[in-house]
Amino acid sequence: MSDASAEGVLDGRRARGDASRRAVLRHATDLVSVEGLDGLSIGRLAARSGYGKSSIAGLFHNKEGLQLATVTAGRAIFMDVVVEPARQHERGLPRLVALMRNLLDYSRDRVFEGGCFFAAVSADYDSKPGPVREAVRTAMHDWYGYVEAQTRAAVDSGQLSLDDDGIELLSFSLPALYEQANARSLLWGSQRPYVVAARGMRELLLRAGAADAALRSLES
Amino acid sequence: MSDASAEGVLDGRRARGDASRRAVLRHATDLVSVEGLDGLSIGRLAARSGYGKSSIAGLFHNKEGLQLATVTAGRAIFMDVVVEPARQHERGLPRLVALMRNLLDYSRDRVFEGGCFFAAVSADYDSKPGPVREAVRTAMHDWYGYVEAQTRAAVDSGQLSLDDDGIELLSFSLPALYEQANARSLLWGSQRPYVVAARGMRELLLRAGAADAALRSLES
DNA sequence: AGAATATCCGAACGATCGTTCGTAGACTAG
DNA sequence: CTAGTCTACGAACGATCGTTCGGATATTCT
Repeated sequence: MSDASAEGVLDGRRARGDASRRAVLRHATDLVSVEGLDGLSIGRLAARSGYGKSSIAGLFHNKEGLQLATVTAGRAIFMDVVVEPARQHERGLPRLVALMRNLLDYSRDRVFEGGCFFAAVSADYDSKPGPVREAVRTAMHDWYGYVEAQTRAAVDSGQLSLDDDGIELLSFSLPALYEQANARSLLWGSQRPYVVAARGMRELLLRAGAADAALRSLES
Repeated sequence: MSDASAEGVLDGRRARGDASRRAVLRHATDLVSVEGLDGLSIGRLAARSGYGKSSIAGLFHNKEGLQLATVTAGRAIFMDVVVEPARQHERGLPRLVALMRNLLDYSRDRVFEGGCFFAAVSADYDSKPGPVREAVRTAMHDWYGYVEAQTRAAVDSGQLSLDDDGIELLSFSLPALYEQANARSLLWGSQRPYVVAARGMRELLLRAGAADAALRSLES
């Protein structure tokens, strides 16, 4: 049929296409983190990746398809670098702390050229309805939901002591500190914001009843 | 001479031009808050404002001039709505609290169509050097500096008790909570983030030693 | 009065955008 | 082998971008 995404892995044609898509998206995510999601232009992406303009348009059908694929690709990298390594820690406070630590490192290390991928992406598409906006919304919703789930798990297991409002506030404040650090670091070209944000996270968690030993990795 | 910005106020030609510039910039700031600073296009601005494309180009010499003027105009409105009213309160904690209250109201009331003007502007131009980036940087630097100055004044007058690190952290965290509220409200179309942010600000100030009565205006 | 300055507009420019078309090559299925 | 599918490319399209030019109008200066 025309659409066969559930094909076997052994199709030389699609394999070649997937390889090209991956190669293009590697450049696309970097470009988006700098230029924003609608600053992404097929022409510049073609020049940067070495492919022809029409090749890229064909691989993703149109620009919207490219944007959706780029969001998915950025999200996958974010998962690999930030979320997945944290899953090796115990659910609850340890995982929450690891998440925040990975998050700060991920921004500081400039995994994407222009800093946090989702900070660059969510700013552009807070307006303009459509599938792309929805994809960004879903990604952000899942991420914030995951942070809140870990906070709640930490409370349930007695590692933090908070009521429902406290859980909501803490899982609102931690990403707030992170995103402020990301933004200020990019604007001033300084690494100090990460230190301040880490200290802020540490104090918030301490005041929520976290054991000092559990916050060791948020130091320095 | 060619550039005479220090002219008297009585020149019908420049007066007419200034009126036009103001009219155009009123639309430009709204458009920028939605589309971002490089999403601003002279063509759409012309269509929205009723002026001809070449008229706008002439009034601001070129696009960069338009962008710089738009940043200045947005900053002026921000001053009028957020900063200036807070100056009626006593320097230090009262002014800091008024500042945060005005800030949340300013975003919630959508003074600009696309939410906070500087949130929309700083995201786009964290990369790409040039005069526009510098103008944005200066504006953000001044704003953050003002918040920190009021925090320090609150400490100096005994309304808050913080060391230097505490001052840095508090004046980092308050805007962080605000910007997170602005971003989440725009993304979900909800007003709840403002409530959460206000509660967060209140708790941070309380823990810094603020009198409960001084935080009355951060409720609800 | 005349020369100079500042808006304003329509028309046109080169550049870039997203998209489509035709064609050629690599691979699979019947 | 043949027919069909997918990838890749160059060329061209209409649209929009920022900018420039010529000319019309209004105001100020000498």
